[in-house]
Amino acid sequence: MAVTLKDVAARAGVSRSAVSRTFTAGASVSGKTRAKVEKAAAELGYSPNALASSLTTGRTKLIGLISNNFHNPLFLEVFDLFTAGLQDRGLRPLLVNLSDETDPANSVRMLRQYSVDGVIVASSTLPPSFAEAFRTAGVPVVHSFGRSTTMPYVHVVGIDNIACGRMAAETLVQRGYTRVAFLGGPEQATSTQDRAQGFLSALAGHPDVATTVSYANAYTFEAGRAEMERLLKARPAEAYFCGDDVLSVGALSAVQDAGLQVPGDIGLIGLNDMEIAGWQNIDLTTIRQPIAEIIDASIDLVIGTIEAPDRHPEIRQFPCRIVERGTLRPRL
Amino acid sequence: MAVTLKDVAARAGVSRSAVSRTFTAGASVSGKTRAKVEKAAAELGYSPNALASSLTTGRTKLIGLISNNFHNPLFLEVFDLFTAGLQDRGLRPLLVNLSDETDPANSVRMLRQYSVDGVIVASSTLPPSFAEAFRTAGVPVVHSFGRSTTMPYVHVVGIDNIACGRMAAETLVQRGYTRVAFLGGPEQATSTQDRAQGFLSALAGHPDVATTVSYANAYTFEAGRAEMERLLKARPAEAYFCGDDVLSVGALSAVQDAGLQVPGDIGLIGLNDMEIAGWQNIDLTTIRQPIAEIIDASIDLVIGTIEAPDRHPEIRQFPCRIVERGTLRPRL
DNA sequence: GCTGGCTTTGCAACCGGTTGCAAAAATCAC
DNA sequence: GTGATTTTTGCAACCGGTTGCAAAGCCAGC
Repeated sequence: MAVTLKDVAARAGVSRSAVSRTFTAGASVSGKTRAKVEKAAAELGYSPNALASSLTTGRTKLIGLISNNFHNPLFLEVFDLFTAGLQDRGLRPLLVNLSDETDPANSVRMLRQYSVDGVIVASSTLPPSFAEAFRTAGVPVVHSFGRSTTMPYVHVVGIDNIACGRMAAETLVQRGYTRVAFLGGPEQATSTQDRAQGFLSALAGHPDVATTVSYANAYTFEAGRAEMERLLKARPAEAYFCGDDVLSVGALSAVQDAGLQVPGDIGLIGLNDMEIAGWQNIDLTTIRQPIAEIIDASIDLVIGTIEAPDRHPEIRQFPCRIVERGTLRPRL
Repeated sequence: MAVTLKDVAARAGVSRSAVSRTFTAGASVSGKTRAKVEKAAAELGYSPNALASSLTTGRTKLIGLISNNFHNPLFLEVFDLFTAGLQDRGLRPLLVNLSDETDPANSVRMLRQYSVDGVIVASSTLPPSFAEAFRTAGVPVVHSFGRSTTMPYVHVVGIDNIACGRMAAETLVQRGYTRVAFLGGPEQATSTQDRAQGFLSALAGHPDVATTVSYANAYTFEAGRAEMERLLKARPAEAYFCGDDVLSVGALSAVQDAGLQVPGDIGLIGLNDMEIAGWQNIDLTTIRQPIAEIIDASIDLVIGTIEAPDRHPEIRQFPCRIVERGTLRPRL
């Protein structure tokens, strides 16, 4: 069925090596044989078997792309950018859905069976140890949207969650809110912890501003809505910094259903700037994560590590900025 | 670095074949050697190289998953289900992002280089010819969310768009609307054409109901909003059947911004039932596509075709149902 | 025409597995 | 214990490529 190197060689009247060489960049072939081979290849519709060649070259150009965020609309954008970015660089994403599984061992084994050249872990909720299991197994790995630790064992690309928390706090203070709150995602998620820490530390400098903290039990619409419904039963804060945009929209929905005005009665600020945050009937003020830059850097880093496996683990953090929309009252 | 068959064989004191056989189901190995091999493999941390074995077996267990819908939130659910479903069956998705590219030739070549066992084209906007190029190249293929033609050349799994159009029309009539409209996606998309056809043909039986048709220029929020803004300038219809949910939310946003009530002044019904359609601050009445069933059937079909390549092309259409929410007035 | 240096070419071994075949070992019936 | 039968095992060839090496071909210079 499939046409192989040997077929082309036979048809072109040259050796198999000659054919192989015409298809590998920088190999020594004369113009004459190259022409013969290319002609034969075209006639036969030959294209080299990437997997077979990977056996000897040790490179598959396959990159494992692992995620457990298949319910956050931001991740549709993330997959778009990752797949497009990898393709542009001649790499292919092998997608791994980790929705249930959390033990890295299985993923490591599976991706090694497929000899991926590298792995990108795209998740803000997986623990650092997940990506580290790949490093330990000798597979180049980058953790995107991960938490930065002081002594990283793997590359981490993302945002400075502490700084984001601080930025949110300062924004709320600037807007004149005096009773503010952090409405986080699951308390055990590392990103949540960092955001809370930044938020609270910035507010420590404003003793006149009352601060409360609570947590939704997942980064979902329903969890955000449920937590906000609960909060509204007592005396709510004037403004909330929510763990992410999806949570924010859930909270927004609860506030609106309670007959309160946003931002008149209650202000909200999210984090991520997913596409639908800009839809006019959502119109969420939020902190933008520069996902294109994060993804670009992640890809560059995984490629760099494939080429230089001993490369030192690196942390790359990208600055975030406020995207002003309609859920926070304007600056005083 | 990597531990191979040979290493395990040496350590276990058996031949390479013995090792190979212990790892292939249904091969003939005695309990004694199997034990020796498994012990050695465990000690060495061996796991077989799937790509190397694919060379002789002709199976990679790789499935190309091609899509151009990286901006429709429904597709996050689609990717989730596809990747999980493929994984459950021991297959791995090789994701191809077709956002710009539309010539199938490149995709065909690329996926053949990686010797994928089969291909799933997940798109409601790609033409049938796209999937057909794979069939012609001898690669098992299924077109999910595709249009069903009378004489299919490839497997197609999806919904009956004509029936959906009809269902939308009948629902609007039942609710007592007398001036209804179809607000489609791009006119050249085959799914749009079918939905329009079903909608109009059902209304042909109701001469008392006035019908109009218009098209947004993409399946996006902005396009839906822009088109609805345009429609609102003249005398709008009482209810709209929108091409899909994203379009619907765009239209909804325009209606609300014009100070009109939904469903009091204008009714809306979408198609897809993406997750966020159920969010209370969107609360879109829509026609549900049973995507889990579609995806399950697609995977089964591609596996079936891998096992029996000459299998006759098949059409599988799944019934849709109305999901009642808040954008259509209740039945009279 | 001969020599020397550089380029091109084919051979053959190898990458990490699988598998048909025949020999060896184990099992069974008597 | 013997012979027949079945199971297990290793050899060697193969899957579709790549690559080190040495032989062959080419060209220039004298």
